[in-house]
Formats: sequence, C-alpha cells, structure tokens
Amino acid sequence: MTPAAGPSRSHTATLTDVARLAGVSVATASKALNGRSQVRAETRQRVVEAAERLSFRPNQLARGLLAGRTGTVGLLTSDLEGRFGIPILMGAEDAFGAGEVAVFLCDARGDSIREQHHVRALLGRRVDGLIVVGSRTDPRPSLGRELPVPVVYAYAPSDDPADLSIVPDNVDAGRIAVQHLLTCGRTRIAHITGDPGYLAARDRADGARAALADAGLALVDEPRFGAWSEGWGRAATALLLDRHPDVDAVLCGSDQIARGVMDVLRERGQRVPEDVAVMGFDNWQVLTSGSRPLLTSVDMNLEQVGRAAAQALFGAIAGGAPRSGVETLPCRVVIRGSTAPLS
Amino acid sequence: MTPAAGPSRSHTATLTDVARLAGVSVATASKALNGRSQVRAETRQRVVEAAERLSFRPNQLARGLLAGRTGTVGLLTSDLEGRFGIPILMGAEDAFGAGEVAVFLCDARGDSIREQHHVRALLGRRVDGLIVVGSRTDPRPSLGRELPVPVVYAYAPSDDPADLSIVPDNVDAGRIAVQHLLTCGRTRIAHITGDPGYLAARDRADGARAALADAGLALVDEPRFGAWSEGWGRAATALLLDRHPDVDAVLCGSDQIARGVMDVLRERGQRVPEDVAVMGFDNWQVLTSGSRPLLTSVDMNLEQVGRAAAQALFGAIAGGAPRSGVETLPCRVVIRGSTAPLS
DNA sequence: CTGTTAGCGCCTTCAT
DNA sequence: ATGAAGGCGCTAACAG
Repeated sequence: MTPAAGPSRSHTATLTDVARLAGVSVATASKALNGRSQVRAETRQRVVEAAERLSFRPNQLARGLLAGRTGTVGLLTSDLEGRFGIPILMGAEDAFGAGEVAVFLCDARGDSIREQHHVRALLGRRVDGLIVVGSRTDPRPSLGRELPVPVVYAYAPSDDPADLSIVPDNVDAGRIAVQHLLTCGRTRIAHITGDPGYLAARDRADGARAALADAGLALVDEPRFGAWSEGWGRAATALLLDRHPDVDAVLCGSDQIARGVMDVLRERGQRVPEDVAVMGFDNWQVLTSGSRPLLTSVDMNLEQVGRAAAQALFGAIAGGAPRSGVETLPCRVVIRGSTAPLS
Repeated sequence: MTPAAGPSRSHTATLTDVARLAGVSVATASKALNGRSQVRAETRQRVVEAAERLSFRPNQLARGLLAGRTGTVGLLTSDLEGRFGIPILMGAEDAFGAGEVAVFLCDARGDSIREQHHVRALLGRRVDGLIVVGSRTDPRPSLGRELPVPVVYAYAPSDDPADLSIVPDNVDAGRIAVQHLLTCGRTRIAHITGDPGYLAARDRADGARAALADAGLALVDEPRFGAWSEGWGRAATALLLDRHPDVDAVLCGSDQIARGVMDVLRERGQRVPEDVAVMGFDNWQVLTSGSRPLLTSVDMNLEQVGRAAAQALFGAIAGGAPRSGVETLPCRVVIRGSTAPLS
C-alpha cells in the first residue's frame, strides 16, 4: 500500500508553501499560476518552478467553495448490471472527462429509497448537475422540479415534460430495421420480440409495422412478444415455422432472441441468410460476433446518448437556454452476415 | 430541465441561514445539527426545524476543507467496456456507498497518458484514496510510491510488491473446476482456452493440470490455447473430437468458448452432459443462461474483489496497518445442467 | 449552554 | 507589479 499509512500523512503542498518558496505573497503566487496578466514574467517563472518542485496541485475543494461551482456532476444509474447503463456512462464520462469535469458514480440498484439517498449525498457535495440513467425506455418518476441543480435524464425519460430527457428513437429503429430487410428483397417478415411490458418492445414493433405499411406490406403473423431470452427465441421460431414455413426474414427484439432464432432455423434446415435473414437488436458484441453467420443488429448508439446528455447538462450548467421534453437520437443498422439480398 | 437554468441560481441554504432563522449563532447551529452534547434540547429542536424548513444540506466541500478528509475516493478503470470492470466497480461502489464515501469514476480507456491525467485530477480533488481496476490479471505498472494517498489495485495486480493488490485466484479456480468434473466421474478431460498471452489462461491451465495430477490423471492432450471466442471454441472442438473421440469432459477458458464447444458437440452427435460434460469460465449470465443445457461455469466473485479492495482502502485511509503484496480471493463453481455425474 | 474567534486553501478586490 | 485583507461554509477551540 502507498504510502506508509497513518493519520499523519506528509503535508500536501499548499499555495502558501509555494509562495514562501518563491518568496512572494500567496496573492501573487495565485495570479502567477492562474495566468493572470499582472505579474512580471520573471516572478511568474519563479512561482511556477516552486510549484513544480513541490508538486503543487491546487485544492479543488477550496476553489469550489469560493467559486460556487465544483466541476463535478453526479451520474445516477438504476442498474449498472444491466446491459444499457454502461455505454451511456462511458459516453458521458468521455464527454465530461475532456472538460475537466469529474463524475460521481452512484448505483441505486433499482431502489428509489437508495436513489433518494444518493441524490441528497450528491447535493451535499455540491455537484453542478445530475444525469439520471435508467435501464428501460419506459418513463420514470421525475426527481422533481425543486432541485438546486440541472438534471438530464438518459435512456429512461422523466415522466415530467418539464424535464429534459435524451432517449434512443426505438420507433425509428424498428422502421430502419425493416427497411434494411426490404432492401434485401425480403417481403415475408416476422417479428419475434421480448416482454410486451417494455415500451422498447412495443415501439420497435410499431416502427416495424409502419415501415411495412409504407411498402404496402404487413408482418407475417402478429409480433410475437415473450421474453428477452434465447429460450424464447427458440420457442417462438418453432411456432413460427410451423405456421409460416415461407417466412424469409425474422426481425428480433434483441440479440439474445436472435441467437435462439438462428439456432432453431439451422436445426430446421433453413439457411441464414439465404433462406431466412435474421436481425437482432442492441448490437451486443459478445452475441453478434459469436454467431454463425455474424449477426446483423440495430445499435442504439448509447454512447451517443450519454455524450448528448452530458453536453446538454454542460449547457444547462453554463446557463444556456433551458431545454425540456424528450429528445430522441437515431439508431443505426450494423450489417453483418445474417442479412443479405435474396439471390 | 430543472430548475430554470441561469447563472443566478436560487441561493442554496447555508448554515448561516439556518442559524439566523433559528435565532442562534452559526457555532450553536453547527453543534445542534451535529449532535454535539452541549446544546439545550429545545434549542437543538429549533435549529433542526429551521434546517428542515430550508432543506439545509451541509456543504461537504467546506467540511472536507476543514477536516482534511473529503470522504471521496477515485476509481480508475482501464476499460469499462470489458467484461470484468463492472462487477468490481459495483462491489466497490456498494462497499463505499454504505459508508458515506462517494466514488469518482474515471475510465482511462487503456491509455496510460489518460490514466496519469486522471490521477492528477483526482489528487487535485483531494480524494482520500484510489482503487485501480485492471482488465486482465497480468501485472500492471504501479502508480508509484510517491502518491499522497493509499492505493489498492484490483483484478490487475501492481508490479510493485510494496503495493496492495486484490485478485481472483485463477490457479485455484482451474483446480476446483477440474475437481468438480472429477466428482462427476469424468476422467478424460480436455481443456480449451483463450489467448496464452493472458496470465489468467495460463493460471487456470496450471490449476487444472495440478488437480488432475493429484488424482493421478492428466489432461487429454495439451491445453488448447487460442482466442476467447465462440469461433475458437468451435474450431478447437472439431480438432479435439477428431483426435480424442473418447473425451468425456471439456473445461473451457471462458463462457464464450464453452458456447462454441457445446454447439459443435451437439452437431457431432455428442450429448451434453450425458456423453461430454462442459464447463465455462466467468459465469457470464447472458451466455450461461442461454445455452442448452444451461452452462456450468466458474465465477470469479468479482463483486467480492471490488468489495475487498474497497474495504482494504478504507482501512488504509483510517490508518490501519498497511498491507502489501498480492492477495487472492477464491472463485466458485456454479453448477448448472452442462455437468452431471456419469450415469 | 451559547457566542466569539480563528482558520482550512484559495481567489479577488483594493491599496500600495 | 505586488501585497494585504476579506470571505466562500464550516467546525473546533476558547470565552462568556
């Protein structure tokens, strides 16, 4: 362990130390180090050297106390475990990291009591703002309008339209997914998806249906809602093939479902993509790159969502025009071997 | 967005405000709120009510400035994207969250320049300590002995034995995995694993061999090192069955590999687990729970690793006896359908 | 029991 | 160009 632990840790250098070593007052030292102009070049030089020698790092606490801004934000996730929080977090961390902002991470584990606790703690630390990351796209309770700092909701929108939320456009995602299949010449398209209690599942199905309708087509059968699992993908595919052996594409609500679908198609002697094209959702690398053939999937651009949330928060902190409502960001199709033109 | 943004945010209540409203001095207000004893009950009551009414939250910055401790730690990860950082992070966040410690999250993205930058930034914010989370179990460069705060390395140990590192015991993991297979009555055990450049791969293979040697047995063939992918699992299994059709168990270096192995076994008409038992590594839910049958896997207890690192750091901050060296934590076998006694 | 004073480390007027 | 003084919000000494 570094260093020799103990309550009496060697004193970290302070501006006073630097000033003394450089033979100037703290005020002058401060100006010198902060690039203020009213300092003789030679003096500045001396101060900088002294700071260097003591490896002086200005105490951000003191600075924040004075400035009223701390240069910190809170990132409140509801489940780190889940699939979607991480990329958003990465995007936000990335956007902030570049701008000298430090991120407090708090995981509420889906517990609103714990969430409330974290909010209090973060406010006590005088964060300049908050990003709330949800685990599903269904609206979630607002943190309220009475908070002393701006808040941006990511992935899960706030149920209060006065708040600003950044979410992926799942309706459009369903639409572009189907458009890709249509481009491949597929016309008998089925949709196997997850838990209908999820707005994401319903949105994607709506988008898919709309795109088909635009082309004068319809889904083969109704969308099959079930669970977000490989097992459901397998079960639903068996049912599907029994009723509609002529299907030439399956749009799946998740990559896990898609994996299950592909397994059963293969077992039933259907070639992918020659006979049946398969598309997943989420573009989860571990699933898309392990399948045979590689799985085409829709990517929700979650890092982008995180980055956008960070930028919006940044703007709000700086005092920009306050935005509100739910803003959507487009998704994108990542084409791999499981979809190809009908030959 | 909440609230109406702008530079002139409504003043957050300060202790002075509370004191004024309660009609006492700030010192008395402070004592009252902090439970010091030298305060008349009735006065305390008045102060508490005033604080309540103003929703007063003590400014942790000011407190930290005074106390010399901030109640914050830095969590430095090298790749959030990877599989292993998250559970460790969750464990650490959990352990700290309970103790009123807030966590700064920084992702270096595998870049040591960025890492250095983050360390500086965190020290400027006067974190009380640092946890460095790596993405592989191979030793990594130490942050150095000159840091003004204690550091604990998690998953990837520091290359300086003076530092404290907490890592999963991969050698023992290989051992207990084989022991489980032996318990199932398997004796012709093969090992298909990932990139031999990873210490984790070599450690597990060593442990597996040792356990077999203890039983007077040996691996069927040498361990097959390759990549951490399903594709490699498939390719290696094909080779394996050609040379050793009598194999009755395959220990895999990762769950991804195991999925590939199971697919090819099935295609070649081998039943799992009746003919061949299969075990994975990492206990990655999305993979273990989607396979047919469900996949037995070794869990590295990464949350535990994170929690242990947090506790060690906590101890060091409190000034406990400094620990050093690499401490290992045991892994555990999670038994599912892919392994069963030979019938 | 309560209030006054001092100071944590820093930055910003305001004199000099 | 430099320094002295005040204050950000809070707590720990000491007085009263």
